Amino acid sequence: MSPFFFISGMFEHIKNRFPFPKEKWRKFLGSFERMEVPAKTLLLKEGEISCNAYYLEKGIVRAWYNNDGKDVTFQFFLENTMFSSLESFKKGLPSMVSFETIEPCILYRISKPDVESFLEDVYQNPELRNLFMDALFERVFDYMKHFFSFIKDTPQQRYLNLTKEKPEIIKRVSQHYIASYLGITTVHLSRIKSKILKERLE
Amino acid sequence: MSPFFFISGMFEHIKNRFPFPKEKWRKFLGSFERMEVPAKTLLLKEGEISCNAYYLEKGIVRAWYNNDGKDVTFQFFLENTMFSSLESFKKGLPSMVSFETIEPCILYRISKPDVESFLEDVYQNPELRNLFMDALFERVFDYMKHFFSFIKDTPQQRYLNLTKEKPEIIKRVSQHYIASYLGITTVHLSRIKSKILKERLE
DNA sequence: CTAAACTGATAACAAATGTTATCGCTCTGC
DNA sequence: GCAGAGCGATAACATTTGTTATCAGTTTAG
Repeated sequence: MSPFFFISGMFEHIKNRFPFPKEKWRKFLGSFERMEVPAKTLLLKEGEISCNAYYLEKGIVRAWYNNDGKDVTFQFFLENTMFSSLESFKKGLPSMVSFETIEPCILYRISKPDVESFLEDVYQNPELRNLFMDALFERVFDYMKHFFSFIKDTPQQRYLNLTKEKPEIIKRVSQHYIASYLGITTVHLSRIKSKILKERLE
Repeated sequence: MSPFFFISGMFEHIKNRFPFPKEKWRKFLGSFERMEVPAKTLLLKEGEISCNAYYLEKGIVRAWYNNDGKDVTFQFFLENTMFSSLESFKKGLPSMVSFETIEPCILYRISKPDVESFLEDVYQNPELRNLFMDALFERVFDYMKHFFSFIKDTPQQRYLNLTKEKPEIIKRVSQHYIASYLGITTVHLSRIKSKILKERLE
């Protein structure tokens, strides 16, 4: 989650809508490096310092951390989103989390200095700045909602929410990643699915 | 959680450190209205639109929402923090959550227009703007960490974390609020406490 | 001061979830 | 095509957590 993660999916939207000087857009877009990588590629390893943010054009990436030897997935990134290890990227600290491709991916990588110089320009433009701030707030709201769902919903409800809100993930991601994302075991997820099936047949 | 919630506790710090024009500080500080209220005062009710942010000088406030008739506390505010129903305050939407005092409180209330005009000035000053942005990111990191703890920790570990990180809350807040904050029942919290006691005696 | 409300502990039982193991099925590398 | 790995379903059993009820100590309203 780089600062750019906050404008996830708004990338083209912003580019088309705002009267940002063309040379600046060209310079910014030119600072991305295209990458094609296979599935299960580790983009950032826990403990490393994140020097890059990524834009995901094609494929799926997951963010995970190690919990007493157990691999806990806490976020998925689908097409047209930006991500990086936000805290590591922003503060230059070792990352607490790892990033790994789930499918073969097409990525665009941008370095921290290039992001920072672009952000300086963003701040100078009140319209862009407000858009960026709004996106940042949206990110906070998202975390709050996701967090609320963990407090108030049962694993079954969380699974149903996920099928509604991000059906792509259910289709394309294997069950053990989804189970750890939901905070349960694969066995329990399997039980939930069969329970839901039975209820629908009745 | 108003935008000012993000500079929680940094209020005096900012005021003393930054060369913000004195008239602007005076105008800003003058726009706060002092309030003294008893315990169990509802400051904002679910469904209302939040027009104010608060600075808490003395006492404890909790944020909670209604989940199928059950009162779920998800955040506590201690002395020297700012809070409001962030999403409602920022977007002018009905609040999903309520705010209530737990102890008798001394509060300072500020209206949305006053906050907004102050923020415009903040954005003009690069130092203040960066400070504000950093605080906003810190808020995101906080939510992430709190969220991680729900995925990876057992209720007992979450309770132990809370005793370490916010011992004031354990001391001053009654058990049913703490239990709902931890995502468990009061009975289970009681069991956890007696289990920890036994382990320490062995 | 007193009755009622509130709080926290505990017990007995019920429901949810985890652990371990087994069994097909599919995919992948060779 | 085949062997082995990976995946998802399921069963049996263990552990955790919730539900309901009771009780004693404390606080609060009148």
